[in-house]
Amino acid sequence: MPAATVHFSTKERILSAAEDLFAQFGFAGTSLRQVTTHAEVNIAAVNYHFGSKDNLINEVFRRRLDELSEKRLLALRAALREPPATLDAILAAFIEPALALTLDRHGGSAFVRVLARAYAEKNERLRKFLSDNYGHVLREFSKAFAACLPGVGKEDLYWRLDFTAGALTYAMADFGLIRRPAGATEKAHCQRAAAALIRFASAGLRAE
Amino acid sequence: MPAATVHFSTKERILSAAEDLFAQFGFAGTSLRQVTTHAEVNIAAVNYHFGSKDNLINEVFRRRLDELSEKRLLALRAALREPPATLDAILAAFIEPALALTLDRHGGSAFVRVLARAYAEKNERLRKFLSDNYGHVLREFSKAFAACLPGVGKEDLYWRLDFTAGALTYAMADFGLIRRPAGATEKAHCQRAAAALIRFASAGLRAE
DNA sequence: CATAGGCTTAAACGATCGTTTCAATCGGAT
DNA sequence: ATCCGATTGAAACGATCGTTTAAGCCTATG
Repeated sequence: MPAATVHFSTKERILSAAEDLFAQFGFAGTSLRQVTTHAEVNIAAVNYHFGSKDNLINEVFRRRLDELSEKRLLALRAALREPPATLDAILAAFIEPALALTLDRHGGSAFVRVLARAYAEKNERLRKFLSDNYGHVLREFSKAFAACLPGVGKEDLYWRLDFTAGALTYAMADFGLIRRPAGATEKAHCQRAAAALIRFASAGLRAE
Repeated sequence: MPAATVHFSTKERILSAAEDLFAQFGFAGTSLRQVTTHAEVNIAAVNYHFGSKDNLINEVFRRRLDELSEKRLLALRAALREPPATLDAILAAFIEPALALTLDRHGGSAFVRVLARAYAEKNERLRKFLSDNYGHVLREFSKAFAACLPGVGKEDLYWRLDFTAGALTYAMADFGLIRRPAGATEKAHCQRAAAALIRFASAGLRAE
């Protein structure tokens, strides 16, 4: 190994390879042998470090979501600290940390697509893991949105947050991959997409 | 077999079972043995009638999308025939035929979730099949939307249609399964969700 | 009744799956 | 230098995957 090469542990190499492949082929569509080949580690290393494929999937989420959730909550609380908290500021608190993830040069860009997959999955085990560990983030945002939109009924608000999440998830899973103008940097393109999404969702949430 | 039992062909039974299971477990996550067990047919029947698993996936889409696409285009052209064509009318032309599918008592409700899966998939084979066979529908709708939203720039319009598609896809995949009030019929619930979605997307598309 | 063709069946194919085993190897503390 | 726990390696486990085979069934036609 060249002296200048940064050392990545076997565990991290497996997580990164799994993240990339899950984004591309899905959880069931990715074999552990594909993962270990990509990571250049032995197949047995997966079960040694993670116990099982199911747990590897969990850890792929945990690695990113721990940081993402904290960033989102910090941004939300900062926005709420200096009233009046605008709808756009709350949306930005939710969207921009995710955006930052896609711009991180050390992976991360594949993870938003893994998140989109999780959305489509009906896998009960995975849903429970996500709900148990990160449900409180969505709950805190929901309360902030509700306070910001007093004119919207409770039922309508739930639906609109669902629509917003769908728009966000799908858009994040695709941008950076599609329709980036040849002249634009990835960073500029993503920031403009985030701005467009905030405008779209903000108007949709305030509808009527 | 009881005389009163309606006869469903082996082909149709396989398609329905595959649709249900694909919605639940995904394409890679569903085995042909699960499908044929559910359909109560022999495993070899899949390759006899469909040739391969890949082709079975295509046919699951074709069975529903042929009818869905035609209904959407008929509704769109009807809306355009009597100007001024409102944005809401165009959205309704796109959304309501899909809604009708989820209300069809002969299956169909699982298919919208299969569609959501296809959205998340990066499977090139599947994407090409869908683009080749049903891309013209989206193109015709895009033109109608553009004519309706002269104030929105081309780039913004593309993004907003993307957001709309995301909201629609994920919302459709979920409603009917989640948060339906105990007293409401499935039909009433879906119709209210569709109305909410049209209001949300309409406001988002017209933002600023 | 005999025949042909569409369809179904049980059984098996080789490939690949997630997981396990156990010996070899490594680095750090004694 | 020696030991020990942590990690890696090659190989194999039984199970299940998509697909194929070849024989049998059923029905319509002559």
